Amino acid sequence: MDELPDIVAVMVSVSVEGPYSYRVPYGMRVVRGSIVAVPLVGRLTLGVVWGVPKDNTAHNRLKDISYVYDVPPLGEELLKTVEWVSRYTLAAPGLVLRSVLRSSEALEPERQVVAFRKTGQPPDRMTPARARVLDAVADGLAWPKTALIGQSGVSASVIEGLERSGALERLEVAPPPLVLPPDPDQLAPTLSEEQAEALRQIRELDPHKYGVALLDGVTGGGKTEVFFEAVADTLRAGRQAMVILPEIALTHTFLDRFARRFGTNPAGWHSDMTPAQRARTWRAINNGEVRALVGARSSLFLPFHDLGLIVMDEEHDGAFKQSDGVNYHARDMAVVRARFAEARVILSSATPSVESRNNANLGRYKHVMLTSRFSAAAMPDITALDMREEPPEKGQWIAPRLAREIFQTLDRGEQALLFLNRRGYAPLTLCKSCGHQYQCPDCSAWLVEHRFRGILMCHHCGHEQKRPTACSACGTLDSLVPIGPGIERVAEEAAARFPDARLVILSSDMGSNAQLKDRFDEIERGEFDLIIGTQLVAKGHHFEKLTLVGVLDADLGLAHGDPRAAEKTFQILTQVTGRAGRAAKSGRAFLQTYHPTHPVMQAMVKQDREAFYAHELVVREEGGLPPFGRLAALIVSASEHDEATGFARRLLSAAPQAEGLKLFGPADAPVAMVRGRHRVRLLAQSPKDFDLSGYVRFWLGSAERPKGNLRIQVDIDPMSFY
DNA sequence: AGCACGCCGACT
DNA sequence: GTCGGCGTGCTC
Repeated sequence: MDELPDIVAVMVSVSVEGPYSYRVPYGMRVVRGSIVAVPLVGRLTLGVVWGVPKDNTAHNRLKDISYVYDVPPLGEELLKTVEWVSRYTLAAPGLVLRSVLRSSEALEPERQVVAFRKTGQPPDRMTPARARVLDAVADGLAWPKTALIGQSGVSASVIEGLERSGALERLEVAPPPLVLPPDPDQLAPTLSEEQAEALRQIRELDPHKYGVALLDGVTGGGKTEVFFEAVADTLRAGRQAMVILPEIALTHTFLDRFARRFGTNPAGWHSDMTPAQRARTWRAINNGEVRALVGARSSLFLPFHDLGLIVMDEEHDGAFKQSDGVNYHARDMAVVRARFAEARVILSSATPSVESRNNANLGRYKHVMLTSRFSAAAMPDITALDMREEPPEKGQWIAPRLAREIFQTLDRGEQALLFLNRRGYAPLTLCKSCGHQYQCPDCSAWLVEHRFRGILMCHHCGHEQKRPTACSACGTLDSLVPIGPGIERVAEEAAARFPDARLVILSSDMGSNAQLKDRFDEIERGEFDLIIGTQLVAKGHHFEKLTLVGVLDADLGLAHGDPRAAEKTFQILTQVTGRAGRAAKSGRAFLQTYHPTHPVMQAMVKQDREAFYAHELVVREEGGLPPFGRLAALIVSASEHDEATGFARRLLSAAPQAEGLKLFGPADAPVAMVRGRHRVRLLAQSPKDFDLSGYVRFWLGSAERPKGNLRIQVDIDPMSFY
């Protein structure tokens, strides 16, 4: 590696604009990528050696690097990715680096674990528990304490007692490996002809070169088997592979499938790992022990050194866009990292993003299609139910025709699913006496009634209050009426109309992950007939006996002035209708809509996804919207509305002119107040080939700095206009 | 991200 | 008079 001078640039993991210079003390050896501790305002801070200082001006109080961690330096490709993400999102590079160095324990030398070995000396006394322990250690090997406890089923005190009596000796050993190497040839599946063809196309991408494949296949088409074979190829080529899933899909089911295919569990990376697990995993990735990983989007910042494949499963998923801290889209970042790492990417989805479809159309991505369902079942038959012509009765939300279909389905002993993407009982509560509407005190949002819990709550900030018995504005007793349906209310209606059905409600606020998993298992076993759920039921799970899906408000999501509204609606409708009839039985789905002629509804009914993409691409191109143009949102917020608006106006008038660039605003953001802060939005729209990040950086750099409690949040490629 | 510095309200 | 509230700015 290149010799660095005795003054180097160090990127500290704090929010600063660029690297700082530090002296390398005599005898210390660092290279670009070395992880170091440096003094910063009297404290030690983690940092990474970035290279030769750019500003040659000798700093007058240069400090020494305190020490170098004894771990492999970060790879060039990861450093480049950090720089790219920082440049693109306008987040400080040090903050982006923080996502890489998230586990500081991982940098310390690996802790030895306590183990016990037999001495051959008999214990002072013998008990049944002691006998079991001695039986286990009869092999003469050193047993890690936890393993010994697990093997013999005794408590730690028995082992310690044996140690005191001299029958066992304590020693320290290296911990067992985190994971075993996955075996690419453990259980190669038999692929259908179509899957084999898809794999053949993916194999045209060199595992040692950058390349992207869009694996575009219907739900149940067997995409996972195909990309698992690409993982196997990557392992055979001696490179590392990772599969990124939306957090919610990171279930045991997926890990079990991996384990069956590769003979061992993959390493995992997700939000509810303990710090110790995190540290071990990070270290094992950085030293190359981990060959394959399954994780959430933050896995993209892990210190792999020879990444050969990144799979983004459900690549269209909105959850891949991070919206707090560093604003990046995991799919874009995967592609960028793969480019720097000379790795392949597989973007997998049944409803690809319009961006990815466009890239496939342009030949930037290889378009690999899986058009038939794996089992014999056909795609469900989809009907748009025109709510203007056959509306539900007053106070009900299930249209008569859908209700008849539910009866018939239940009669046949099959399951039906009612989908409504709205938690709670009613999205709005008002007083029928004075008209008072219950609003969140800190957000411009209605309070949603949650009847089970007897509360009104804000879905933006979590504020909750007890549902009052008298109107808090006029004092009238029992005057509050719920307006509109949430799933609790639909469940109430369903229980009244289908009294014999065993009914279950599923939404993210209905219990812990474990409780939800139990519910899913019960549904799988056929213990419920009628399932009422939110978004949660649209993903992943398939239920053998489910043959009817009713979408109670298919238009939800089409309303807002959001450029991706049609796409998101198409994706969720495809997912949820795809739940119907996955086994031998064919399924049916009904979409309750006020816009049956809308292109999204038409594409759904005609099962013509290509028509949807073709239409949506035309709409985007005409509007200069992504992927044909770029957008950047600037949200200016302050505790006073006028302050935010005034600043946004001054910002706008200070905006530099640029060819093809259009600016809009300031306008109140659709959610105009969140957590007590008023939000005003500016929007920049540019042609595709314009460096919009660079423009916004220059703009903000030359404009007035926000003072007081003013904040500017920059969102490049906003996914919604919330 | 921390942490010190600095300028306005209720206390011993 | 002072203790301390947290807004503001800096860190090689």
